[in-house]
Amino acid sequence: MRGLLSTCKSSLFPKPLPAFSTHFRLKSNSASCIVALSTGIEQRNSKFDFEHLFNKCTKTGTAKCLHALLIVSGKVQSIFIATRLVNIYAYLGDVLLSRETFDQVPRKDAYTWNSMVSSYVRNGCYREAVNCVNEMLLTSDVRPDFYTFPPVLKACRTIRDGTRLHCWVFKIGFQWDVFVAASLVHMYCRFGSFDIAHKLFKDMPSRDMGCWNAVISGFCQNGNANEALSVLDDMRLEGVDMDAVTISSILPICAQKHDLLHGMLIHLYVIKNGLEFDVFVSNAFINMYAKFGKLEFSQRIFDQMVVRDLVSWNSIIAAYEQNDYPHDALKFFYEMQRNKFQADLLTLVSLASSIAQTRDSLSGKSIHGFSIRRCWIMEDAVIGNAVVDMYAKIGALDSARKVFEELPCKDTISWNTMITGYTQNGLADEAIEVYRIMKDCEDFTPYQGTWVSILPAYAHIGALRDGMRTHGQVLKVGLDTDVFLGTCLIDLYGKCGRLDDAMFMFYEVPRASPVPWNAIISCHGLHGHGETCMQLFRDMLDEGVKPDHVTFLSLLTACSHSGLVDQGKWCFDVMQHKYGIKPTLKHYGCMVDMFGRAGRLDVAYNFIECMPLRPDASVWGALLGACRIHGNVELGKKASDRLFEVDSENVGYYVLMSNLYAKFGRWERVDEVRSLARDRGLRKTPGWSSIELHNRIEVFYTGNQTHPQHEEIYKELAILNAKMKSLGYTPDYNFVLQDVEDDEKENILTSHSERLAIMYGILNTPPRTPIQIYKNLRVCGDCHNVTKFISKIMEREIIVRDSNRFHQFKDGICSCGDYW
DNA sequence: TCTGGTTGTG
Repeated sequence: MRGLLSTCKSSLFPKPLPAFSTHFRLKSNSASCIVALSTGIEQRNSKFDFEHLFNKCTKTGTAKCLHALLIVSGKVQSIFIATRLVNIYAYLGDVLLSRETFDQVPRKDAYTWNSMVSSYVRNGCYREAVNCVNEMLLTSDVRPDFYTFPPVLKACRTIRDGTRLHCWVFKIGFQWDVFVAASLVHMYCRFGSFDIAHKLFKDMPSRDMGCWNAVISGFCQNGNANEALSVLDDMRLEGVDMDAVTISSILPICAQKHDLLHGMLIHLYVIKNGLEFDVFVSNAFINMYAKFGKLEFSQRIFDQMVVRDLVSWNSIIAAYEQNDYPHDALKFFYEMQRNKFQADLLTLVSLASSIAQTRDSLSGKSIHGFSIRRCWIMEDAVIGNAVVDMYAKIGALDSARKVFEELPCKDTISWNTMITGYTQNGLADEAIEVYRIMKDCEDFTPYQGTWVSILPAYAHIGALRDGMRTHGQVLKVGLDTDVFLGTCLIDLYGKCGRLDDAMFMFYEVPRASPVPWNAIISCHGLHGHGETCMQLFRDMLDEGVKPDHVTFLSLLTACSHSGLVDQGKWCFDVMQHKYGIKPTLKHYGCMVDMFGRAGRLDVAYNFIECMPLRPDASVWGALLGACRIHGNVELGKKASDRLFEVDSENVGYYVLMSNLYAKFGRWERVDEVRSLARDRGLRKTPGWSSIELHNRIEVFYTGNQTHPQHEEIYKELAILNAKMKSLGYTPDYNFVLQDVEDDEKENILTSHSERLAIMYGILNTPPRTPIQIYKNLRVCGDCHNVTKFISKIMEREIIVRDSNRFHQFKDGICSCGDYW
């Protein structure tokens, strides 16, 4: 074969191309293919005969063989055959070889030029396609024909540059060719230039199915659902029936408009008209039903498909992933591989999101590696963003940040993903830092999604002023009724102690979905207003809003914090029997917490024993927390033993257990628990409190002695201590976890971070100004008591938000009624 | 050799 090639001296290839010598290391089956091809060439003469041979070239190597044989036999001199080779290389994805072959054709005709243009378009080289047409129009004397413009207009809509070509079309007089006109209309729809599209469409002398579909799909793909539906109505009024193309265009609109009924009616139409075997239609139905959460329908359609393509597999994988069944999504991925389908970029995006849900870090790394090997992460922001999100959800924030930093094509969503990643892992400072960097970048402007990412970070650390500034920006662009932003703002104001503002926001946003209801219920729960939560729940039902599992989580938490045990039990019952929501471990945790706080430790314990799910750390942790409050060492020991079986890494639980022992002065046990934690390499999270003053957030750690005002703060606290004692305060040493003398215990209590922050606030604000602080852990019982005294003595309203809830102190009384 | 169709991240 090499000999054959080296003797080849055709006008197409004056000397053998290097590609030939490298690619002609043939395998034995390829060799037999060559023999078959060469025999075929000898026997064939008409261009129809050659089509059969061309169709056999499904691999680049085989195409090159055929190419070489055509050169040798001299048949490549035919323009038709040479041009057909341009097409074959295009079909095989080798646009460079396609161009090389094109350049070698001595007398190009319109078919040759059109084939080259199509080759570029087929391979995504849109700019090159437009340049190629310009080259044809300006440098050759070949006149474009009806085939020239449709593919290049397809390229134009992607690079958003089609006016010049439209002028050419007009000049040459192809404006009213059905294909060309449809392509133009579709292009203008995609540009959002609806007026031009409408005018062109209206002026068309004749409209075929393709024209109607071009305009409908153009509107659909531009996200303009109403226009698309209105054209669809016109089409049906003119007595034109929908075909498979119309249906696969319109189905995504049904999902977008939350119109399941319309989607199902179309399904009936499809069955009636025998269109259900169209792969595009089936795929579109899988996607639509998945978006409505109707997985069983998606699955049924997938099962009934006779022919499935890659999109079908991607769709069913995404369907399970989007409906929170990551393991099923992965199952379908393996199934897809068994069916010999190669994963593409979109498969990987769904897989990354599935792995994010399963939190399997090993699989996460392999997904990341795969996307690097295929260079997808270098070329596409979506897969990069999915990987950043995946690492963040797994909790590997360093990896997430590294991938984010190295993303060559970042978009706004990349930034939002990184910010959300930090926020959801409780790293508000890092989130705010990334947000700041983003604002400094000229290429990116924060908008809805970014604010949705950053507002929870502000809420988390109680940065009300920054949050309000963001609210201002939201108002400025008129997004204040956006349900996502509105919910974030409800959460922000609620968590910053501004319940009135939270309620104001709540009444501003659309309330048809349970999400804003959940936010406002949860805010009231945080403040211990359990009865208000129950009232809001009744209002929600009156307005016909269907509660979801988060609604019940918020309600149960609220009941737990307010001691509303009976209402909590009612909610738990209604959730399952009226709304068919299966309780998750979180719901069980809330119930245990509720019984436990109310002192019904035995009920809580029995409740755990009867759970149908295996209790996790949060469930046992709730029981342990209750044992700590009510001083039940025996049950506490039982809970902590079970707790450390399921989670031995969370330092908070060791602290809880050692607190419980310390309360009873069982110091040897305290040491035991502490050394256990130490042996496992765990460190107690240092307690800190923050306060926002004059646009600055000051952070105080327990025992802080480095603050510029620390001497003054401690001096004032000592004076205050004396005043409190005269009003009946006795320090509760139960909250001191060290076995030291009483004097020292008192000093330890006085240096708790929340007191330092409160005193700093008092010293630096005018009298009667309310003080608001945030504490990263739970406020201890003694500090709670002391804050009541401070609010009375200093005549200040003091709002303390800790990791658990809100405490509002006024005139020596706490809003929680000391139930917390 | 051509148009109009389905799947993606926060």
